[in-house]
Amino acid sequence: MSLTDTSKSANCLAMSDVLNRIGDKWSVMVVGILGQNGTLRFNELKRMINGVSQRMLTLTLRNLERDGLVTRTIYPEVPPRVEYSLTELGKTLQVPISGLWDWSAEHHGAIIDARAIYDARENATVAAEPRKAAYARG
Amino acid sequence: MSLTDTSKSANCLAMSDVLNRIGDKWSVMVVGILGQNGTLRFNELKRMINGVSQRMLTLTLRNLERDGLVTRTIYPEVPPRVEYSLTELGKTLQVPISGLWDWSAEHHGAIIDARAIYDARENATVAAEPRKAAYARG
DNA sequence: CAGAATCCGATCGGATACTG
DNA sequence: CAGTATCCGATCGGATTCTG
Repeated sequence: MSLTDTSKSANCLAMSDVLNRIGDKWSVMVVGILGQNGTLRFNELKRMINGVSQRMLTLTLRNLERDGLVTRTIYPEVPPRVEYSLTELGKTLQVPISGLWDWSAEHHGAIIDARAIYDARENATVAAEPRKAAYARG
Repeated sequence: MSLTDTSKSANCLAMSDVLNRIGDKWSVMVVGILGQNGTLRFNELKRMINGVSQRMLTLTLRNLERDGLVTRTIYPEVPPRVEYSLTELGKTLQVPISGLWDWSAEHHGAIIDARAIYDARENATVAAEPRKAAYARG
């Protein structure tokens, strides 16, 4: 099944459900990082994922576990040790995620540039024609 | 540059920025749909993307335009006609998005199944050991 | 260490009404 | 048709505190 399949646009209701998880920033991060490193502990993940709070990492991992993408292994030691890794399903997801990741690395600069140009034009327009900003942030 | 590149994990700050746009459900939808259909008008997009509100579609399109991924062409007619299509940059993004899309179509069922199993186990545990739900939704 | 629980401001996003 | 503007409830998500 490819994107040219016209049934896909009708089927985008199902896609929508998947995107609610996949389309989440932290989920993509976790799958990407786990895909690279194999198995990691909670705080290892936390350190590797820039800016994630403990709360969000916990929630993200629970959701990924629930969706069958990540396994959670608890070692009954003290201090506790919990290890996370991708399931087989998660590994298949890691492929398209990796594609997205590579795209980001390659084209991030272009996006930054485009934003600068857009904003410059925007400001110029506003200066010439001082109306209220359209749908301003929010 | 591939995912095995260790500089990537350090570089995930930049990735994070891109994911703020890409990792958005509606953005992925719009790029996917425009990638399939070439050029579409506002209300055509709205009809094809299930569940999007007018407001969110407008905001999504503005952000994609700002990031240089989508072009917006206004035809000064009455009634107004505005057409959207992918830029060259947007077309390159359409490739990984398509990968994600295909993955969703293929594995959505597996995720649904995993959720059912997880929830069943969850409920059983709660029934046997009636404690407060952990981090319940939110 | 790996969370859980709670508080609470910030943002999201749908519904609605209006316009060129 | 293709938006814009505003209201406002719902959700997100960081900060903080507490625990086995």
